[in-house]
Amino acid sequence: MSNADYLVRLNPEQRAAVEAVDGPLLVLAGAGTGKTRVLTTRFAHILLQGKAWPSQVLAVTFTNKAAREMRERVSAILQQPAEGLWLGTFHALAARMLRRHAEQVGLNSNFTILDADDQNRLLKQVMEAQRIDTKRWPVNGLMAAIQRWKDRGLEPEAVTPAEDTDYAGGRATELYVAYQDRLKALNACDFGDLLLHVVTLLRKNPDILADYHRRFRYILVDEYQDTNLVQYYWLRLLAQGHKNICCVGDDDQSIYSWRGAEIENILRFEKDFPGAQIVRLESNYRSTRHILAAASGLIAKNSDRLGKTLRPGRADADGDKVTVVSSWDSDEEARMIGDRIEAAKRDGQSLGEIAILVRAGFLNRSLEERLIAIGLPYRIVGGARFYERAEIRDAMAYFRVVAQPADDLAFERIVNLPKRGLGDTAMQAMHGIARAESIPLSLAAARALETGVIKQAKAREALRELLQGFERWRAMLDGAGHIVMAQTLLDESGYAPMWQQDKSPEAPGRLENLKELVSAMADYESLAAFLEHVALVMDNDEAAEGERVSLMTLHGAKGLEFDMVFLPGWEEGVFPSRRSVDEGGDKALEEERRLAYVGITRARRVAVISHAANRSIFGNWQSQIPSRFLDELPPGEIIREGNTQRARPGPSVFAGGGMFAQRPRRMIEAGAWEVKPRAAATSAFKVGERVFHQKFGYGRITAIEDNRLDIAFEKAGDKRLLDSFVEKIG
DNA sequence: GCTTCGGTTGTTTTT
DNA sequence: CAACCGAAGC
Repeated sequence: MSNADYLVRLNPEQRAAVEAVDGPLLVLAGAGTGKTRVLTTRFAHILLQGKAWPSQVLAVTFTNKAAREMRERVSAILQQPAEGLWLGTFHALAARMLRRHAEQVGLNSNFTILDADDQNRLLKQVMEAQRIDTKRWPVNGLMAAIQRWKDRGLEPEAVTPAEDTDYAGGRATELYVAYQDRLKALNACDFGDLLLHVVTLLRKNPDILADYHRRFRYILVDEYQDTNLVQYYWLRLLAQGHKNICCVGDDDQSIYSWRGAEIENILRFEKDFPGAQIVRLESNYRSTRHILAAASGLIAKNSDRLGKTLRPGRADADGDKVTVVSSWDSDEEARMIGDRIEAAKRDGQSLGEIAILVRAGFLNRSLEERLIAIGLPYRIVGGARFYERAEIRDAMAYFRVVAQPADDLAFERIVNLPKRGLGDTAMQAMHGIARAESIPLSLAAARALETGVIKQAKAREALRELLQGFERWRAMLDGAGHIVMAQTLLDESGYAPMWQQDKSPEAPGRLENLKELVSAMADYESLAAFLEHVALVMDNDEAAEGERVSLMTLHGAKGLEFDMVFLPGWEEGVFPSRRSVDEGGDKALEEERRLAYVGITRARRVAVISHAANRSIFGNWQSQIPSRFLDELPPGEIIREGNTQRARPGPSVFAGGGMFAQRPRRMIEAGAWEVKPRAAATSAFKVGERVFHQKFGYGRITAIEDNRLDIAFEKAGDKRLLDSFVEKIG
């Protein structure tokens, strides 16, 4: 494509959104209407029209993935790599600004960015120092409150007493102050601080703000419905300069209010930015007609919305109605889904284009079991992220201490990992010295060796060796470079050997991850650059190896699309989630409904919604009422299947009502999707053999029936699996 | 200083 | 039914 015809490929509404470059613009982009295309084309258009240099455009996304994608697509239109851009996530861009002016908020520009785990541990220490009973007042509760305050741009002094009554007898603000003080003392920031500090410094320093005004002629914002208040303040401050701000979003897909997102930001756009234009993108190129109509009908039940109508934009928009399936219990539901996937596969459907989207992770269990049993390859998307894994965080803690001897949290994490005989008493001693002399822990550790407060010779020796190690590794940074340093450190510290000696099934994977971490370092010129990358940018963009069904949460599915989508668990209490509705009332219910809308609109061709009459939740069987969202689907767009005439599970015959002590017995005949006998095959395994399974680890075969094996796993207990899922241990 | 036992507590989680 | 955490035992 020559870059002259990039505009021709747009429909009229998309083109309007691209060409209205001057003044504030809100693009309301329904699901599947080409939002990303508009954003990237607009970016390229601004550059190609000579309106601004690449460095004069600020482009903000929520995820690294979205940022990466935008960069690639802009480059494609420009037909050259897009360099020197201010394009990234809110947090990455804020961190970049903050490092330039850190001293304005009392930080040094090489500040550390703490992750959620560090934040929690730090806050806990602060609370313990203030003699708060963390049993009665959970750390998480205060952490959440502090984060909400930060999301709203509130420094401790801005928190009103009225907002601080129900935690630890009104001491939350005081603890917030103490927490912020500790962060500053550590020269550290949590995620919320990145935005909060930047907003504070821009407000306090009009000259710095004016500088950014001069720089940023155009501002582009993706997923505007998900912004919180600080992010909004930040954008508004920066947009005051040229007033060329373009926000793209969909109020119907706002599903992160519990993370501080304010749907009001998008609802209020015209008031915030006077003279704003609004363009609606309503032609949907993704889904078939019935799927669109079902989703539209459902979302129309919400009242807090700007209103859009999705129109089929595809020539082949006909297709099947949305299927709603009723099952007796979660196992039957899982079986139904498995069978339909197998049938689709036989018809040539690619498994990579099939997704099962659930409200919460626990719903995965029965689905996963079923997929394993029938041998369908699947992957769980959005499990533990790479950088959240223990081994990665441990290794990172080592690296952080190398880079910043003052990083107490990191030092504490690894000082006794692997076990070096440094327990509570030794740590107490070090903390005492650190506090008394106001020095970092790693220095206090050296002092503790001199003064001999650590009594045990073994512990002393181990600590001395560790500290000497850090000296060496720091020296290696300048000489051999960070990659060699990392390898040497992991080996000499005993951390990698610790996993080599570990015989648990996950140990090899952890070592693999460590290798991956070190090889990822090669792309960065310094340790500091790498640490920043891991803190802010590293996401799990797992290579989508092979054809697999995707299992993920509805939240995780936002922005994705699949040919075929299964939506199980549409039951009151599960979806809509009882806890959400209890806490957030009608607003939360509307958010749940938006989540349902997001789910349905992921499907291109086939959407199958299901609910089960009985489900085991936290270990006990409960009878489930079908979700109210099922009744809200337009009847003309759906087909009901399964045992629809089955009486709703009314009041239970068991005491307690609705709760079954044990699994309820099936009271009706089995549904149409009973397990079909599978092709018999003689197994290559023998009873008593030792085997390995991806998920369950090591085990021993106790019985064989055709190609099904009964295996006693060392960790996971007894399971029955297809032989193709385990391997022999030679 | 390290293990094990018992009690508690359960969504969603872009950075 | 888990997984996780804190307190008691070894």
